[in-house]
Amino acid sequence: MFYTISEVAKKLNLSTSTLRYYDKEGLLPFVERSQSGIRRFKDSDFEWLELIECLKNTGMSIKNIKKFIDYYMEGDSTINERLNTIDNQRQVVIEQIKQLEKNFELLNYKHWYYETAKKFGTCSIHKDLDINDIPKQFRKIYLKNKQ
Amino acid sequence: MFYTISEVAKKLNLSTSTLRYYDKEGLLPFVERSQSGIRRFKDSDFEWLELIECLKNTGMSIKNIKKFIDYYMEGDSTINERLNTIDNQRQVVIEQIKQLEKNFELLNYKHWYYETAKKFGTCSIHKDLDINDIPKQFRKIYLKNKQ
DNA sequence: ATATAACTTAAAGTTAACTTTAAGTCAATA
DNA sequence: TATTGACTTAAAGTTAACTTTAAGTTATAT
Repeated sequence: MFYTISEVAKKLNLSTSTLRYYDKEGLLPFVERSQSGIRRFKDSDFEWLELIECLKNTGMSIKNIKKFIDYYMEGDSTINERLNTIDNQRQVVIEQIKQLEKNFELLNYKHWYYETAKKFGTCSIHKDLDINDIPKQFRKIYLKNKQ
Repeated sequence: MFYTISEVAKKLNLSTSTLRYYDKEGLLPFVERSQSGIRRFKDSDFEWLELIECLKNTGMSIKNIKKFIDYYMEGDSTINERLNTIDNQRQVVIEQIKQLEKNFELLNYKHWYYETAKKFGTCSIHKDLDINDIPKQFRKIYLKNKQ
C-alpha cells in the first residue's frame, strides 16, 4: 500500500511543501519513487515521520535529525550512535518538562494574583494582604516578588 | 537599588542586545532611565522579566507578550484580560507537557529498541522477536510500527 | 586630562524552518 | 484529444527573534 505526498500531508497535518522540504534536506532518503519520479510513501515511512516529528517537537534541528537518519542509512555499525542520540534527547525532554513545570507554577501564581485582584476590583489589594491570606503554595514566590 | 543593563543580562543569562530588543518592542515600558538615558533596572523589574521569560518559554510571541504588558500599563480596568491571558497560557502549558510526555514515550521505546539491537549487534533482531520478549509498555507501539 | 569601558540608537544582517512562485510533467476523466 | 488536478524541481520570499555593526555619548579610573 502506497500513499501520495498529499495523503501523507493530510494524515500528519503537515503541508506537502514541508514534506518536500524535509526530503530536500535529506530527512526522507527511504521514501521510494515511481518511474516518473513521484514519491510513494509506505506504512513504514510513517514510523519514520513520527520519529522526525518527535525529534523536531523536542527541539532537535533538521540538521541533527538528518545526522540521525544518516546513521540509520549506514546500518548496524551506527547502533551506538543512534542510541546515544536517543538517550541525549530523552534527557532534553526531561529538562523541558521540568522547565515547563516551573513555568506552570509561576502561571498558577499569576492566576491566583489576578483572581484575587478581580475579586477586589484592583491589583493594589496585594499591597495590603497578610501572609495568611496567601495560599501556602504561593507564599514563597509572593515574598520573593514583594521585596 | 538599581542595576545596569549588563548586570541584568548577566543575572538572567540574556544578552544586552536581547534586553534592548525587548525594550524596543515595548516589553519594558516600566524600566526607568537616568538623566542621560541609561536604563536603570529595579528589583521589581526582575519580576517582570521572569514573567516575560516564562511566557516566551511557553511559546508566546513577543507581540502577544507586549499585549499583556500593554494591559498592565492600562491599570485595573484590564484585570480580566490579564487573567484570561494567564489562564489561556496555563492551558497551553498543560498541552505542551502532555505532548512532551507522548514524545518521551516514543523516545523510551526507541531507547529499548536500540538497547536491544546493541545487545544483539544488529537491528534485524527485531524481526525475530516474540511479543513476550517485548516489555509490556512497548507492545502497543511495537505492533503499531511493525505492520 | 585622557583612556577605557559601558552605555546609547538606528539600521542592517543572520538563521532556521518553512512557504510561495514559476515553469513544467504526468495520469485520469469528459 | 483536451482539460483538469496532482505531482515535479529550483529558486526566491517570509517570519520571528534575535545579533551585529556603526557611529556616537557618558562615567570612571589613572
